[in-house]
Amino acid sequence: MSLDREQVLRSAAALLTRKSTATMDEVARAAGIGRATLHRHFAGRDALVRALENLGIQEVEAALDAAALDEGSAQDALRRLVAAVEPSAGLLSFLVTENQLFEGEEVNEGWNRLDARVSAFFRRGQERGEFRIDLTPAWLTEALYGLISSAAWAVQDGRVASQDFKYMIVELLLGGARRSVEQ
Amino acid sequence: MSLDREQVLRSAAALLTRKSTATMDEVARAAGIGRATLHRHFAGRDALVRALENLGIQEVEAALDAAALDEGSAQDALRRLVAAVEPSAGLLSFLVTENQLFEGEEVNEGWNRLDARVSAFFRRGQERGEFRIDLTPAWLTEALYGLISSAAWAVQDGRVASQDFKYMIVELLLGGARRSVEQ
DNA sequence: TTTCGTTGAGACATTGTTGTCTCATATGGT
DNA sequence: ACCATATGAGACAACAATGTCTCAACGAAA
Repeated sequence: MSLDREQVLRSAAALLTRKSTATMDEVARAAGIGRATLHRHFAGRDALVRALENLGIQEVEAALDAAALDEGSAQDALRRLVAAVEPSAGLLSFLVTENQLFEGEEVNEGWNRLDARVSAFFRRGQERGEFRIDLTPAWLTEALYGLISSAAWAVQDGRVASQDFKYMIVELLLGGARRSVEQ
Repeated sequence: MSLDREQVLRSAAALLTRKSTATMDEVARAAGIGRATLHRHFAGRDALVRALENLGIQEVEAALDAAALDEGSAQDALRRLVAAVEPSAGLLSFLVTENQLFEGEEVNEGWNRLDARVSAFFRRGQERGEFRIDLTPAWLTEALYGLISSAAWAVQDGRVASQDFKYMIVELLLGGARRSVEQ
């Protein structure tokens, strides 16, 4: 009987990932429930988005945990991270765009936690001599988000094969486009 | 007397870059004109966005021309391109996001022209042996857009210094984050 | 000064979305 | 079988944004 809140959030995420302006009615129908029921479980659109925000943050944090960023080389850790975060890429992309709308309002502190962890990872990579030090950890973090979003859309629109998602992101982020003499 | 259409578009671009959901009223006030006047010159919000789309496409095409992508090394050409497109980065970011809302609808063919030119540039770079061939031109094009958007937002939010805009994008796109043995 | 065209301000109807409510129905537990 | 609870469908008001219209004021050119 009781509604599967998780499943509703999943389908909402899937829909809003494709069409970020979907109405509550569309979200409800996509979840196979009535609009009234959707409103009973999420006080309003804001509450729904906040719930999705928490879901997304939770997923990315789980990905960060699963990637075990401290083990082995930073490069391998980055590969594990991108692979682990791939299922959440669309949702992450939606949330990043959504967050750009909040002008000065208070943002979910979860984003700060994520930024701090990713940023710290890049900094450690720099300290270990694996990453360049002329690109700031903050920028590398932004770039990672940007590439994940771009790749998610490119895959969705069929411009990039979904199986290449991880490879394209990691290779570009690590090695760049330049054909260079490497180890 | 006659309204400066160009100046209105500029201020609309500046505002919508920061707040993509700004209303017609906000756009009008930002331009220092009345809402009625705004409506007299742009039939509606769609028309305004289309006009901004044309402006953005025109600016990026001008940047592509100015960058003279066929002259010298592909790497230097990319540096020129990013430098030339920097003033349009915010507008470009807004338009890219806006375009993601159009589900299957017909997109402005100008985007196809831009994509084709940028994509062809990366392909030539590959053929000249300057760029890796395991990253498709389509992906490199997407990645360039994504990094430009990310950088534009990062600068706007003060996470990246505006003077580092070009350097951050070009260095990451060309060389990646890995500290490698290079020429 | 007169005239013509443009503007700003505001009123107005329209539209789409949201949020609330009611009521009949269905489901699950007892 | 009974009851409590949750649901779906629909009605409803509230609200925000859009698009249209009118009218008075303004400025430039004759």
